[in-house]
Amino acid sequence: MRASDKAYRALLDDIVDGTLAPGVALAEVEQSARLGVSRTPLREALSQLRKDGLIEQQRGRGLTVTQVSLDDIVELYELRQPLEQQAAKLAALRGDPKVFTQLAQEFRNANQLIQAGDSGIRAYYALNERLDRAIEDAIESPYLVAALKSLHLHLARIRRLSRRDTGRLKAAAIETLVIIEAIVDRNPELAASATQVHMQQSLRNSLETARSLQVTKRVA
Amino acid sequence: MRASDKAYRALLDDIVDGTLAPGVALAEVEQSARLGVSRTPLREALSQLRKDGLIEQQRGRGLTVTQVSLDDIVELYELRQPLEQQAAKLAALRGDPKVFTQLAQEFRNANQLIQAGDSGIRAYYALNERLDRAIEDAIESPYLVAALKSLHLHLARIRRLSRRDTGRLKAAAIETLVIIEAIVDRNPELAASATQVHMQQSLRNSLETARSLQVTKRVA
DNA sequence: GTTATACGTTTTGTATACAATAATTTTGAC
DNA sequence: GTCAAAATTATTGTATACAAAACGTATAAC
Repeated sequence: MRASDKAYRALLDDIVDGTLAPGVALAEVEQSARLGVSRTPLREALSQLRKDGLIEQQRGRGLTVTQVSLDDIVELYELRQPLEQQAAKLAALRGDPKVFTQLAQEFRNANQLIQAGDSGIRAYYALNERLDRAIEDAIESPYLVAALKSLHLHLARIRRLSRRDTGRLKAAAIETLVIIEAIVDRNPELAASATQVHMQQSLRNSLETARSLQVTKRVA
Repeated sequence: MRASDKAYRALLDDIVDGTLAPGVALAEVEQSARLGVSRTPLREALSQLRKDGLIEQQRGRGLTVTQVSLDDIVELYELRQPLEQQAAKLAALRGDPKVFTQLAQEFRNANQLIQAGDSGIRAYYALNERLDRAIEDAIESPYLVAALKSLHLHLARIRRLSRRDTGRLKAAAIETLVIIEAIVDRNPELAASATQVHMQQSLRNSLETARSLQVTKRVA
């Protein structure tokens, strides 16, 4: 594996999981020392992360991890809504029903996972990722898939801002199941509507829990 | 201006305008010599372009300019449709009617531009770009804007595959005018529908003219 | 003639040295 | 003490040298 890829992955993980918190400055020598690569591949990694929108040139402080505010949640969903709706539509048109029948079955058992403590929750998140992967495979639309991948990067990051309560997760599982069943039935319109519902509920929950966690609005 | 930015811009322009045709291999020493920068900033530019999806690692031939096929046109519109629809909706919700009233007026006079030969056509394209910019400003949604910018990069590239006939341009101007008027009237639903219409017509035209220009389907 | 392997060549990937720019501190004037 | 300007320091940007990998070719074995 190339050193630049290694650095990119490491930094990406650190940013997504909060090890490198929003606002933290990334000095080149410091990070290259920490990650055990020289400045050249590190810089390549940094320039990628800037394209991803995860770090930005902060006048006076060099590159810093971008902030995530309540406004970001709203703005991210303004992209997420149309993208996921389109993805669901195309998956309903083109997906292999067998694949999604299997996923539907797993989502019907999601409650057990959600109640099974931390490892169960992790398994539930992994299941969601498999669904995302299946949808991406199904739609066969590279431009849309690229946009979705970038979106999911940011979503993973804001997920840390929202309280994970089992009640919401169970409700989300049911909403997701409706989407999957629409895909199995090859019903694009229903898949789109179900996605719309899921988006709306997720956004509402994210905002509420983020607010309760004292996530601030953006500051000028 | 940084050498890496300069290289990025130059390569981007060359790829979008076809100077660097699809399939062309980009060797580092060759390009760094051509652009008058050293390999380090050139590599940074190349890695950005790879993220943009404009070049790709071709097994055996290094980095090459990505192909654009008929399939790409369809796939690009599968992303364009939802993005532009959402953008139109948000612009209708949040745009300054004064700005769009002015643009509407200019689009009403578009026929004169379209008939005025090459420089007129260029002016018409510039007008379209100002509209895109106005919409981006209006929506105030950075994630969506970023996705739109990336989209428009690829659109500019496939535009070269479609014959530019004045008949289609006039029709497109009228379709666009409907969208702008919906924004002025703060009517998001109408803006979305008008966008949908415009997308459908543009796609149809792109495919037809591309086919007539012998643009090939993707090959395995 | 075909395949495999080893050698040479080219090209990419990484480290480091150097240059330029930006930030900070120090010093001096008021 | 405060402000400004200069000098010092740190940090980023670029070039280049070196290492590693990939590619092509030639040669030998079958």
